[in-house]
Amino acid sequence: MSPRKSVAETALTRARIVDRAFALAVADGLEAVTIGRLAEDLGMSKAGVIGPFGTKESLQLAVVDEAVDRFRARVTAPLAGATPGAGRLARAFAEWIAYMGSAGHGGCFLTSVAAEFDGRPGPVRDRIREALARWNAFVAGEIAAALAAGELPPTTDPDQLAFELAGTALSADQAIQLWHDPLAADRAHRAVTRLLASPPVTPAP
Amino acid sequence: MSPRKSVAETALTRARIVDRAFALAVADGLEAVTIGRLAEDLGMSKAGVIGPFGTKESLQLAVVDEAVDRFRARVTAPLAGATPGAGRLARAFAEWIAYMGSAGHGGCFLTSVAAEFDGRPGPVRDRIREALARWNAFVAGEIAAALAAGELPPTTDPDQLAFELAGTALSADQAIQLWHDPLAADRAHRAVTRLLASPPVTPAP
DNA sequence: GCTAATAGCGATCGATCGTTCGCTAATGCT
DNA sequence: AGCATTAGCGAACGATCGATCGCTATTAGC
Repeated sequence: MSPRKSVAETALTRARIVDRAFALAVADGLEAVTIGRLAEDLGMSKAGVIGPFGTKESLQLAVVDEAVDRFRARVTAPLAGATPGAGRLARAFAEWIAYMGSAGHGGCFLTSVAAEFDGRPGPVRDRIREALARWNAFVAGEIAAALAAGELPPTTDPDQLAFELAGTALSADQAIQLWHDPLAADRAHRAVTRLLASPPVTPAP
Repeated sequence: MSPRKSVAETALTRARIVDRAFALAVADGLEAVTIGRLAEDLGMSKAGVIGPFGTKESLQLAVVDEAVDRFRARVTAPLAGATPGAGRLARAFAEWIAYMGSAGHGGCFLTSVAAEFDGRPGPVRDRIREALARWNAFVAGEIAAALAAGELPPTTDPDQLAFELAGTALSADQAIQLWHDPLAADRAHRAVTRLLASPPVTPAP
């Protein structure tokens, strides 16, 4: 139908495939994304789908990278200019929670796929772990900045605060994906606000 | 090899299959449990594996039921005699968190399989939703009892408290499954204690 | 306008999926 | 002891999985 479209067009085809694969993965999980199903959905042959990637695992990695890019574009990037600390951390979680509820996304894709692959060693799981580790490092950095700026009491336990903030997001994710709870975002927002206003303290030694 | 073992023996074979399927599902997810793999692991033929169930979906339902039974035996049943309220609720979460960390269980199987099936309509998803709904109802009941007994301040927002308690468990689950964090159980315990000691209040109208 | 390069198709591969058959062989009942 | 019952085997089924071929048809470069 459309052979030899120049290098730019090649990249466009790749993007088209990744985009569709991402949508399918959001709905049914990354492992449920099949070459044949993608080919049918895109009106292509299976060879045309797998061609630009060579391997299904490589396609899966591309989908994970796409998810990371979208997360960053929506959550992290808009806050690049703000000063680190409690304010930026609260805004980051607000963006994340809003992103979970946006159309087509039943919850956070990276969270779901992390649960899906945590028992299957390989490059895909490693890539997901790296992405989540970067997010955790960001949160830890913001907490440290907030402590240094005196926005959090000096008795704050940073790791415990990060643990409970993560739980808030995970609870919102489950409420959205499993129960379609329209109040989930509001509840998560209140929990984050409360956690930053009176964070957990280090236990007495 | 061992035909005609009486009805009791038939049930035993069924239990053997479910037990193995449960172990495989805990490790790799429910969808990764395959008839051929089960047959190989158990030293049986594929027909012998699927025979007692008739259908793979029926086998999946049996695995979900098994998970529910184990959860109940480990978490809910031991507290049947205790009086409802904050104390029993705290103990229930303590049991749950301990169960997550027990050998062979990377986290809570029902939580994982809920995330795995939340986008796939069908009897399996329905069964999981029912189980989680029962747990949520239990938590709500305990919170109501605690409120009635004056163990929680009257300003407590019950749904918000349940939301944040759930988040605590989910965070522990992720910390255990994805990061193998040995401190996860301790962090979750501290979070639960703190939530019950100073629960979120209903927002000013 | 001719030629070299290549994106994507159509066909096919072996493996594995869930499921369905007889059939065998061991058992419970009379 | 003989018979009816049945748990489980071995083999096969159609479908689909990911992957690998030539081959075609279009385009870029000269």
